[in-house]
Amino acid sequence: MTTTPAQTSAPTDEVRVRFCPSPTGTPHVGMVRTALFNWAHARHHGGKLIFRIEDTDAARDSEESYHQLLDAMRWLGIDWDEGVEVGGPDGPYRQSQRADIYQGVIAKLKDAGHIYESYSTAEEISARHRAAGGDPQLGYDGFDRDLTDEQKSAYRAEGREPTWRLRMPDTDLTFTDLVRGEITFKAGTTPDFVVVRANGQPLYTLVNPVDDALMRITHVLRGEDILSSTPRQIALYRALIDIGVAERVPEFGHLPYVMGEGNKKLSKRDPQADLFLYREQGFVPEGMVNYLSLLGWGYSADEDIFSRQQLVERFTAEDVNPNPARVDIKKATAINADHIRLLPEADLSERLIPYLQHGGVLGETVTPEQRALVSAATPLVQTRMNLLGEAPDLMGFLFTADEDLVVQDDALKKLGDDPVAVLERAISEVEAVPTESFTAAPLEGVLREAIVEDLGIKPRLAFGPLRSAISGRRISPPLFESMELLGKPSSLARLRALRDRLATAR
RNA sequence: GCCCCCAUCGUCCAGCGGCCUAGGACACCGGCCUUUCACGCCGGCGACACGGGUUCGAAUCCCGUUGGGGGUACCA
Repeated sequence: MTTTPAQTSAPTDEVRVRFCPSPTGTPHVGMVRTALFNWAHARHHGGKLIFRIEDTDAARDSEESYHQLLDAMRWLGIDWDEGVEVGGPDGPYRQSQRADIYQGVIAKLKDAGHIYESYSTAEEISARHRAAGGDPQLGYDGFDRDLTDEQKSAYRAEGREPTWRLRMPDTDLTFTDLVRGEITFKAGTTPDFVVVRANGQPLYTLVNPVDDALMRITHVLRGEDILSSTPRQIALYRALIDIGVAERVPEFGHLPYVMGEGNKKLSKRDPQADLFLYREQGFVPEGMVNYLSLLGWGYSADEDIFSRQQLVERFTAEDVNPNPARVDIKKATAINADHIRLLPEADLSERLIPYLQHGGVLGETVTPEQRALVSAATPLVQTRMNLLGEAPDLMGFLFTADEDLVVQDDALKKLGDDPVAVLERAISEVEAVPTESFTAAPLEGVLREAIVEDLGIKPRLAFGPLRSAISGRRISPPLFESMELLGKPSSLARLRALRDRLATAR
């Protein structure tokens, strides 16, 4: 067959990678890591990322899952050049819409004799192995490879419809894996496999390489779980090259597993696998991208906090480590915390708002005053949180009406010998501070002098009762800054409230 | 069973024949700073699975053992 080079034909040295998930369930971190590495590889080499959806399994695929996939990619900033939503020269990009394309390829494969009809049932195959004294579990034995027309007619007369199998070459199959080096599968260890069901529908085994070929994919970076199906794909590629559908066999790179605790692969049910759970808890995409990159790859010998841009600058598939990686929530959280600290204040305070709303600290509509308070409080909490979801707990007291402030039991303990006296003194000092200079530094100066110097109480005990009164907590953002944000009337009201409560209890 | 992959601190990553008395990060344990908590800083604990080769020299190369994992579908 003669192929007319398409106008859109890409330069032969262009790197073209793809991400091709099945839309089943919620996005899984292992899958997202695969998307990320493909993206980083494409961007590093100035190539293209193609985003295709493998929805050939109507029973398991869902539209909801498809939208979650888009959401996940966008959240993490993994953009694609061709594919669903954006289109491209090789569409459509959902396999459910490509049936005609596959039928055309199947016809050519049949004509060229690369695939043949097979009537053997699983039972018949194992029966033959048993009869030959072999393990009945053994795979397909090539029984139908050279069926005569008479034999085929006889099967059809029984009402049997054939599957179609690819004729595997009787040679070793070797390829150089981008992450693992040279890998050889011995001749005869991969049986002829089914590419078309008896009902005429193509299987993943056919459709995946066909689309990669048609989309001119140059590098296939995918999970280690399909490493063993690579020889089948290479054999199919050769057949596709022969019939003019493929230009070449792409390079393969098999990324290590992402594991949970112990030696279990992260299962879909595992909460650690659910990308959106990380987002709900307050992971920022920068932190997530950073952490995910560390699952099988390293930025440098002594740094592991980096930006998306830095990832792109350094990432190559060849540097990916072949051994499985385990998800470590603590490390992920620590990395996220670093990225939160790296955020400009204004950016962070904007990101905090949805979490404050979710935590009930802010309502559905946020007033300009509330927004201003969030901004002002942001520097107080930036080094104190690991996850954005901690914001309501950390900042809630600033948004609570004085009369609604709950002083936690914990905050009532270890307040020193005479917290009431401390509070009394603090109240009179604070009353004397003019409203216009009600800011952290003067407040600290005045209170320190009165309580620490004058009353001779150690700072630790001197400010404990005030902290409890102001924040309701034993642990809180810095005291004087908090008082400044609350303002004079509110600060005084809270100090008085705790004084009264403790005095009554005495 | 057969085929394939993997093997450095508890975990992740660095190391790709001499720079290694093995480096960084998280976690953990001390300490400093300090109005609490964090941040930051200083220090500590802690690994080349085992056995053979090759080499002047091996965490690095080869073989084997052991231990993990995956595949062996008319799923993807």
